[in-house]
Amino acid sequence: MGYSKAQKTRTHKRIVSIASKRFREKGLAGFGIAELMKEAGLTVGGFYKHFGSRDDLVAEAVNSAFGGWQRRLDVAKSGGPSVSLAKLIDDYLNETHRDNPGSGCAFSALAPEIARSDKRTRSLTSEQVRSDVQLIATLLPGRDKRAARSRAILIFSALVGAMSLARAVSDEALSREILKTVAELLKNLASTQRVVNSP
Amino acid sequence: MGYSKAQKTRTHKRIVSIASKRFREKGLAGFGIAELMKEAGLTVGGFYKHFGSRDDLVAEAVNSAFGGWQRRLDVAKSGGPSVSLAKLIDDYLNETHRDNPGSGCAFSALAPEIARSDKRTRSLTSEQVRSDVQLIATLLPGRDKRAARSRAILIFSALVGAMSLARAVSDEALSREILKTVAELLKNLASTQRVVNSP
DNA sequence: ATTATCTATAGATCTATAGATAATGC
DNA sequence: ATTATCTATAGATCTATAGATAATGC
Repeated sequence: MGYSKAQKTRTHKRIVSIASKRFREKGLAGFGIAELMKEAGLTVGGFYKHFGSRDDLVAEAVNSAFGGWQRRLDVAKSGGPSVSLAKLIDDYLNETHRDNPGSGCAFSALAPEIARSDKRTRSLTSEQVRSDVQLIATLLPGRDKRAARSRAILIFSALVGAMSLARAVSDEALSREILKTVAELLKNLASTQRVVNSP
Repeated sequence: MGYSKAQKTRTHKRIVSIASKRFREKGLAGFGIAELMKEAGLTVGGFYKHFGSRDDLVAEAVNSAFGGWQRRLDVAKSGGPSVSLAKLIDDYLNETHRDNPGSGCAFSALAPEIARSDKRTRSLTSEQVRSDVQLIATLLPGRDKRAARSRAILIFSALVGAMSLARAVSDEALSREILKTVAELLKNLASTQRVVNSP
């Protein structure tokens, strides 16, 4: 095993990458440092040369999870507006994403635990929410930017809530119904100029 | 201290009530049995005469949390349809609820952790989701029951997602924006016959 | 006789640190 | 000289159980 700076950087990234995945799968309290380091092929003692504390790892790993999902959004975006928002919704609200939280969206996997985390983690979360809302807003039709932002916030909330619920229920049919229903209604919402008819 | 059956029932309920609140505040792994029993004025040894395991407590306490919120929904419902759905939305998406998860909705406080819990907890969750969707559907206008159910699922998802996100971000203005925006759009959605204009 | 509760503790964690080792990098 | 990693461990948890005590309830 090597000890160069380049090697340390690689090791650091490997630890964060594994933690990022496992946190989404098992929760922020789902495993210990020894277990994590073992999966990275290391031992527990080396951990604190990479991170000041476990909370430091949480902040970095959650942020890394945001980044991974962000890249997927950016890919979806490259298809052009309107069409790609429908694609983004389908890319989010499906059974593959539901059954693989480790490679999925960190909000639907961790939002309530992030809410109980330290300031740094929640600051990074604020930035990511802003960025995701912004991205969805640009994919919405219509010239009214404020209205687009509002709708983007609704769509983002519904995506996160639907995935959280679809994972929490044990009834497979109900879980699928949640995913399909919300995907369909959001796609309608995304493709129209106004949110609702006035009464 | 007494040892009668009536006393044991009271003690049992007290433990569940405290756990139900603290789980929503601190997460399902947020405290130990010793700490819980101490808050109930008891010691750790007595716990296992009430529950077979910690997971048994989780199932019972999460279900109790559902019950508490259900009662609040039923109260909101007593105002009559349409008006009361707007009231329900405002009752959910506000800063008091955001800042007091211990007495609030168990889904927005715990959904991802419930997803990682045992079968029993998730079965109870399925029932509760069904019941909440049903309740929201009855408050929606229109004769088409299937359309009402679909919209109810969207509204429920958006409520849970918006609260989860509003709690996760550290930026107070962004948090408020999420709550207000989603509340407003959902109330529009709830008061109209059709979800969207056709293009 | 049964049992709700208590004290005490076994055994398994978990975070963090100390000190040794072996490599890098000046 | 510095440091990335290792082994080992301190000290604080945590779940669950054993056995004693004191009350209920037949």
